Amino acid sequence: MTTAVGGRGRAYPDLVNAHVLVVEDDATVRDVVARYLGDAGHRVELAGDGPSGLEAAVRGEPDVVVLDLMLPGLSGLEVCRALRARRTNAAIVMLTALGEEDDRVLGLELGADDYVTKPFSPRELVLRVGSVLRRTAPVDGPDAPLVDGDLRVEPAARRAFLGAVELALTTREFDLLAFLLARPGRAFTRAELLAQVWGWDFGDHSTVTVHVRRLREKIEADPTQPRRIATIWGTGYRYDGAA
Amino acid sequence: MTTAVGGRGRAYPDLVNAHVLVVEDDATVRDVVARYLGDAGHRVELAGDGPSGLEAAVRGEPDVVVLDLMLPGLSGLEVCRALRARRTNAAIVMLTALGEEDDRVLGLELGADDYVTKPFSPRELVLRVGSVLRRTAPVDGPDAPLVDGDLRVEPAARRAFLGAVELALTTREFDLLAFLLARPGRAFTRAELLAQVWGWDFGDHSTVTVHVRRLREKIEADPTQPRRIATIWGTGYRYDGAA
DNA sequence: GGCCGTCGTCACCGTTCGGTAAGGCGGCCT
DNA sequence: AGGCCGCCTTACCGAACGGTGACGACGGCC
Repeated sequence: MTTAVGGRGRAYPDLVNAHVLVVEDDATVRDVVARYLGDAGHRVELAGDGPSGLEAAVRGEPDVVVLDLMLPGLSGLEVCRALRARRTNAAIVMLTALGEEDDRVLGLELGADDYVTKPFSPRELVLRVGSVLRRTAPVDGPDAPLVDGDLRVEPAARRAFLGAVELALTTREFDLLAFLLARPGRAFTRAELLAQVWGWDFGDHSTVTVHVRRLREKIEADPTQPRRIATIWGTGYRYDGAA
Repeated sequence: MTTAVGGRGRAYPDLVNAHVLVVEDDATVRDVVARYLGDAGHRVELAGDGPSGLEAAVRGEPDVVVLDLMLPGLSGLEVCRALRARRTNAAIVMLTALGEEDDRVLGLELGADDYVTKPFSPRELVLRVGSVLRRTAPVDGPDAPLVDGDLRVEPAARRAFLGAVELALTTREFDLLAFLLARPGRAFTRAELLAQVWGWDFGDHSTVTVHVRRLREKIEADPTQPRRIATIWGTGYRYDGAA
């Protein structure tokens, strides 16, 4: 999917800056959704009815279409069917009202990828869009390469590179880096890291500390001034992108 | 399958008309999936339970098996194990429910190539099938010669050459080399190799170690400094091309 | 029936890895 | 400004891992 829109067809590990088309007739809902999606880092396009939504979807080749079911001119289901008939690659997230169960099932059969039931929180919609992007991302599978700036981690090969040189990471270091890099911008406590990376439910938190330090020594230009793995005082660590 | 809309893009290489076997007990899911895969250009075969799925997989030699984990008669994991034990070279995509994390990991170790978490959209599954085909299907036939530098393996003839001289490889050594050489740059655990090359899901990991060692003795200029089959500490092995 | 080749297992050894402990530093709060 | 707590840093040691050589079982072939 995602025939590269515009310039770079980002293989989004970061899952931002996707092109999202919102087709919704209620202007208030539309604007709120647009703002939230925009804040989440996506490029947003808007349409207020079925025909113009379809037109925009075909022309703009968005990554995701957020599609209201009840639309003037052309129902969401019809837009959905039309998009799939044209072999559009965009993922589709439907907005359904309570009690539209039948339409929801029909929508999924017609090729929608997910749905959100009204009334919904904008935040939930953003999450769904992110989830759909992740699931249908062009480079997918359990082993998609993780890239951040000049740092590149290849889970399938179990290799990591900083620029052109390969890093000599130990098993733990590699797993830790891959874990953090796959979830940039999110903070983890040491206990969470022990649980997720080590698979332990108990254990000395300093273990994490030491491993983070060893990692920093290998991936940070200046380990005393870490730019990638940030310390969150009193909490834990967070991977900050090159941004 | 969704051959590149409008020329460029090529979301997928033209891996259409693959033979896909769907093993799933829920008739509704099965039919929807079948229709989508069919629309995507694949030849679809269906099975509703474990035993008949296994039978169909062995008889029909599909390119991809889409395998539900929860099956009547024989679980997806057991089917997976049986397929690998028979050295089937079909790719396997598991359908797992949320919360079946353990089974998923086990499945990947047993030789599954990818998984999709329920609930999933049919479109997503089609993407995964395409992705798996791209990753696993050798561009040429399964019997195409495998070449890396001055090393040449001919699966059809079951012969291997280093430069001009033919190597005297045993059956296991040949299978192991052919397997790795067909998937250069990808890391495998010993368990995965046991599953994929030996067709076991138990057994001593040192078996792999020893065979790798024997192989190295025949294909590496200096077995103590292997350049082709790299050791990944704490993990397994990886074939590194001459590049 | 004997011989040879292959394969799986095992024990040994050198190396690497990873968790822990201890001391010093620096930020945070009062 | 001072004290305290949390983080960084270093060193160390036990455990785990992979490489190596050897052995014995099995099966095919002469």
